Amino acid sequence: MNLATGGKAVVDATGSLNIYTIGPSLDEPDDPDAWRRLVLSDVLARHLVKSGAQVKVAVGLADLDDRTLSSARAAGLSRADYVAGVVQRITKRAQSLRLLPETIFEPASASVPKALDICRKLLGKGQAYEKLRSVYFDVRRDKRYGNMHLMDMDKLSVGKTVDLDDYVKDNPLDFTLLKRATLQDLKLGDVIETEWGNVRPSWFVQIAVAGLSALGRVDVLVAGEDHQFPHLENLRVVWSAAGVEPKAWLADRKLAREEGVTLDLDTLISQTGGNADSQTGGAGGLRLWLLSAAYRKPLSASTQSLSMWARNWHKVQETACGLRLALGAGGGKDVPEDVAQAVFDLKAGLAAALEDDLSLHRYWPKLFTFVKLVNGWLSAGNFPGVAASLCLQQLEAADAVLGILDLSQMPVACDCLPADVRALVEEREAARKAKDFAASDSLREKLSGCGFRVEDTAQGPRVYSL
RNA sequence: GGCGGCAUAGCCAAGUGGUAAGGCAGAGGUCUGCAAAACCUCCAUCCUCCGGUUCAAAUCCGGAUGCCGCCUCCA
Repeated sequence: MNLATGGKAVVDATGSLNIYTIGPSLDEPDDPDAWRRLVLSDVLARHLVKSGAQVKVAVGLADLDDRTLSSARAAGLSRADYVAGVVQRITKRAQSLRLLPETIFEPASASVPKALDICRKLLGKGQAYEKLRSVYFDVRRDKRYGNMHLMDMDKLSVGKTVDLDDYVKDNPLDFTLLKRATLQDLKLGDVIETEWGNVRPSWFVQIAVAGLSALGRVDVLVAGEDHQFPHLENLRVVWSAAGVEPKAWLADRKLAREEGVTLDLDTLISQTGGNADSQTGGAGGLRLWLLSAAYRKPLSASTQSLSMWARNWHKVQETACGLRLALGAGGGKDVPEDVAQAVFDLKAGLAAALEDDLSLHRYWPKLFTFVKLVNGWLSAGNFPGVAASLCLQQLEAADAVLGILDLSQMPVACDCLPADVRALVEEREAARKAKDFAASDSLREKLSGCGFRVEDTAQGPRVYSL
């Protein structure tokens, strides 16, 4: 795993590990860049869980910042109401993107006293100062500030684009811990009364403190490209005041946006969403796409790229469906050697990719090779049930980490169908055999009315519930 | 202006010294009532450009060009 400080960090997966991710800004809860890193950290968490670690995952939400406040005001809601709505939306999204259900979404507003404690501590140590009713951190009082290899502090071009006279900081690099509230904040009650006046905690303090509240200790921080400087340094400083020192910092890149492509998540879901009948299939496709490229490289959001991954998702899903239906097949007790080899390669490929800096992009070719082999065997017929079972098992084991398959969209085995539906399917097969295609098509319609979709394959009809 | 990153086919993309993975799109074929798939074959003598190091470079070094992020509030 890569450390933002330069090299690789080896994370010990035998103990307990807390993973903390910077969540989307509450004025833009659907930000695909944020969801890319949430899905990445989810894969990391699932992988560590599988390796035997005790993992806690939390996502920090800054709900006291200017962006949230102005969004709430634009929506005509109180801050609390607005935040409650957005957090609910984020939780729902997390569910649809299959983040681990135990993922904690922690709003900063729940930890205001803790924020104030940390500020008092920093002031007490002389690392922070108050000026005109705001509290700032003095970066010159932290020897390590700027050591994260993110930025050469001596070469920063400070004040290049901003008039320094606008600030009351002692040093333009100093960052805000507590910001004095505006008159409007005061009117709307969006302030915290303190010994320094009416303030709001800065984004850094909010994110830092939400992490502490949710996890107690942060071991791995997952941030975005644009958080690298100064945000990571600032978080480090605040956490360090609370005695917390993350072991690894990782930052993913942003999307490479193409003009004219809508990056609204719901649109993306429908674009990566498999067939039109599928109501929920798109989330898996979206998740696959979000994981498709190396996290330290930009993710292409072009239409072509999106449809490519939609097809890829479909392919994997279809193979899982095919395997599921082949489970019942006979064909001996032994798994053919080439099948065992393919299963082994798939397993080894995933392990290698995950161990080496979560490089899932190197796993996909292995997965596609596997899918192609399996499809070949399936369409050749007489694929032994034990072999199908082994393949499906491995595919599902991989999916425990990847979370891309849609198990609710699996075909239903004939003997599991309701009797009336089963009768319709059989009737349709008979019609097809008799080449009565008008009857066959109308039965397809009828089945769709009952909530089932039929696909014909060489091995017989495949029935999906809608 | 400074710092950092990236540049591989129509598109996405792997590949850090030994002669270009994989996918999408495209072409041809098999299968096919429809629909949806699947399978087989083909598709970069070359990795932005110019120099250099080396027996050997997409890979290392120098330079050029282009794109992206940060250097400032929000945070």
